[in-house]
Amino acid sequence: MPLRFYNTLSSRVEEFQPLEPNKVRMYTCGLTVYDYAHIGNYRTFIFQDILRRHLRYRGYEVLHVMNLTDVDDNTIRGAKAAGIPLRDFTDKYINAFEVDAQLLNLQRPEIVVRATDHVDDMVKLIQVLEAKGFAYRSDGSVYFSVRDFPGYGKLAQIDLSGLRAGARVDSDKYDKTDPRDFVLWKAAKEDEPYWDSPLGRGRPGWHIECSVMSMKYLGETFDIHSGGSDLVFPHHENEIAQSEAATGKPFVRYWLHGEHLIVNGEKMSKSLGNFFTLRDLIAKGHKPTAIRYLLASVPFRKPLNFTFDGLHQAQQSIDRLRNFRYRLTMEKFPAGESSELQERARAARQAFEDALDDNLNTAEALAAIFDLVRDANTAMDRREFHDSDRAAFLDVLERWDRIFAVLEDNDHTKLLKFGFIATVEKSRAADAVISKEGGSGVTPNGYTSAVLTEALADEEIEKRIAERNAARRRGDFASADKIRAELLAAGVILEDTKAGTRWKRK
RNA sequence: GGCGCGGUACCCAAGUGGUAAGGGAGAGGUCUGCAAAACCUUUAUGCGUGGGUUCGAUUCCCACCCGCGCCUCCA
Repeated sequence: MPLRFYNTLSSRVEEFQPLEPNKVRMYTCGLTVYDYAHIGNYRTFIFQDILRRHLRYRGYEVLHVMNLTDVDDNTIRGAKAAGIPLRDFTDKYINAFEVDAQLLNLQRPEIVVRATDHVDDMVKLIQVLEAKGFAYRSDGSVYFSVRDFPGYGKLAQIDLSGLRAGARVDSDKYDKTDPRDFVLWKAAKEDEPYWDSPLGRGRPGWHIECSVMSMKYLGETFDIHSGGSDLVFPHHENEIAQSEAATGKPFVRYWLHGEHLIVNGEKMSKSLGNFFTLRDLIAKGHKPTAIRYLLASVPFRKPLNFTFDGLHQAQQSIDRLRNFRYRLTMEKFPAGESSELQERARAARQAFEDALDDNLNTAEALAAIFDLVRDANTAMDRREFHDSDRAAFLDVLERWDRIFAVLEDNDHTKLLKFGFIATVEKSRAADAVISKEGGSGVTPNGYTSAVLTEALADEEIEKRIAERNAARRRGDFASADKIRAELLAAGVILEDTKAGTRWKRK
């Protein structure tokens, strides 16, 4: 089945055909780096990650550019409040974002760009717009003249006249001749960062950066542009206006917009204050892969209501998949193979691939893999699963996980690596550092101590399991059960299988 | 007010003009020293409400109700 996506520009699902065969150029709107990202932001990034992973799975070479907005009102305000240079301030949140991205298994885009590294390019594009009569100056700023760009509103399907009566108009104090116009270059203000340019001393408006950086790396017309649905208007509408006015060519062929994460019936957002950051959830004991699973499990065009119950359900689902993979890998099966099961594996692969081809229907792709899990487990219990069936099933799982990326149980390792948790000894050492710093609560890794929890080291766990198994062999089940209970209390779950005792962290 | 999205079982959620995927949770059973995991059985005559089209609608059309988003910085 052909790959197809819902394109905001046409309001319908369209077959996907890149400009250049086998190659996809895509741009995604990243973060404004003035604070830790919340999981609503990550819902969109995970959708985009699944998009790029599926494109690659389908054999496309993907050239993916993501921007980071590191100059705007919020970043300027934050840097000022912190009393540090803008660049230092935004660096902090870019670093935090990169840690989060690794925890969530987000593939790094081929190109990640910062707005402040492209100011010269933005100035040049604004000059082109001026030369072509799409821009005008006012009070040291430069504006885009919407009335001069036919087709404005085609993405958001905004009726221009609707913007007048009763509409809340831009509260910005800059002077525009038409309320619909938007700023390309903002005149420098007292006490704010600025760039000297032929346009005067100032800084770029928000929308221009995405036009400039996307076209610089992807060309004047490229395949996919995506972001959260809140960016449709005005951000992406304005990008189209700027880019197409400057080049006279179509800007983007497929616009993909992700729906929002909802909390208690409302959009999760900074301004409403109803948000969780990734580290908030980690501090509550939740695992990044469970968060990834939850955020990936609902197709991107549907609002997703975030609840802790949902997060728990996600963890349970991952555990089921991992338990299956463990069994598939470790259990002994009779020699030979079953053509029926081989066919079953083939069908499951087909089903999940078709689901993703269909506008990234992740819910259906999940159903496909769970169907397979149940059927395979049933066959195993009936002794109908054979040794040579193993590879086919592992192959389907591995392929499925190239997209979902949740099967690897490496949360613990990563959380240790980034200092969110520590082994008992290291945790005490970190506490000592924190108290020496006068209770600032920041570890050498830069994370607050509230996030640190203690964990048993692997060797300690294995030692206790050996003790328990010795007790079991003696028939001393009381001692064995005591050890199991103690480990459970420390967050370690034991399972006795035919292949020996297996353990995993809760 | 304009534009858009959505209302499916206890919870999350897919889906189709022909009689409701999947996950979680609950109940009963099998297996196990006991657990855990796994398996089996079971939980929507029903898909917001009312009309209409049709042999047949949850799926198409109309109206209405409810929730949310965007229209202002925002993933």
